[in-house]
Amino acid sequence: MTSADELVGTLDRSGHRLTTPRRVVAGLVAARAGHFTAADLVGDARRARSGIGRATVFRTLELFSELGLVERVDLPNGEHAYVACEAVHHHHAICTSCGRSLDISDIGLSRVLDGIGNQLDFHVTSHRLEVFGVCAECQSRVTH
Amino acid sequence: MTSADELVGTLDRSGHRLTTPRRVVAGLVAARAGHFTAADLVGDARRARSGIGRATVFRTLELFSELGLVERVDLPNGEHAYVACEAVHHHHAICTSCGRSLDISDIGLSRVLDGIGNQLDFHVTSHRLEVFGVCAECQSRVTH
DNA sequence: GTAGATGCAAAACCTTTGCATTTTG
DNA sequence: CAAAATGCAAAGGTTTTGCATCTAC
Repeated sequence: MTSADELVGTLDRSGHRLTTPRRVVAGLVAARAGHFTAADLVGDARRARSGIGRATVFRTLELFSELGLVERVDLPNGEHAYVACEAVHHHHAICTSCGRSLDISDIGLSRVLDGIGNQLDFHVTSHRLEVFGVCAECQSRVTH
Repeated sequence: MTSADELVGTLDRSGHRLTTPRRVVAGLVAARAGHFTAADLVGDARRARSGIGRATVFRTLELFSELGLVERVDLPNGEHAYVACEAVHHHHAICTSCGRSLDISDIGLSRVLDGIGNQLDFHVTSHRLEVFGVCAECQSRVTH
């Protein structure tokens, strides 16, 4: 979970203006567990009567994404969604039952990517790994 | 590269009707190197005066995707695209310079995924790995 | 004071659907 | 012939943009 303060802090440190709408969006992102869509946040913003417009939500999400505070993921159903990230690069395991996302530490993926690069003589610049499944909690919930 | 015949053959074997529009779309997919968007194919179809509508392109692409003949990938810029696949599950290394995609054989990824499952007590049901970089050809082209 | 942000509404896109018509097996 | 597939046009969504106004620095 990323706190709103962390988001705002990074915003500040990277030389962007600390505006009220951005603080609010940061709060909404931090308040969300699991993944959410841009439309979800627009709804949150309306419900909170924050007066923040659709465009600002999109623009802020884009900014957060550039700063690596949020990652855009694509669900198996094709929906666009976002998840809050820690600053370091990592991946998410997304529970298809409750929508929560777990951070995956890099257990050997970089070695796999190196292998790919060597085998194909391909210079890897970036990658995206999305893992979908059922988290421990949801597994036990179903089992009962 | 997947040939149109392979696509059509799989279509047939899986009990779907072999219609002219599907043959045409298969041809367009096969003719494409690298990744392409639905809009690209719609354009190809129009240019070829094939009389095939947008809806059919989307429906056919969806069908091909279900059959694993094509995979939907999401480019770093957020664009939705497709690439032709071999029948077996694998991943693509997409060249950001020429757009071509290379198949990645599973060199150790399944072990990584197992590790994720065990470590987090997460039951992995599906995943998506997208690797972006520069292919050998483009590397040498730039070097010259 | 000025560059950067915002809101609004409209525009631009992309994808899906309903339905009458055509085609395949 | 019946079931499946198609084309068209319209609907449904999502994301982006232009522009006047406002605000952080």
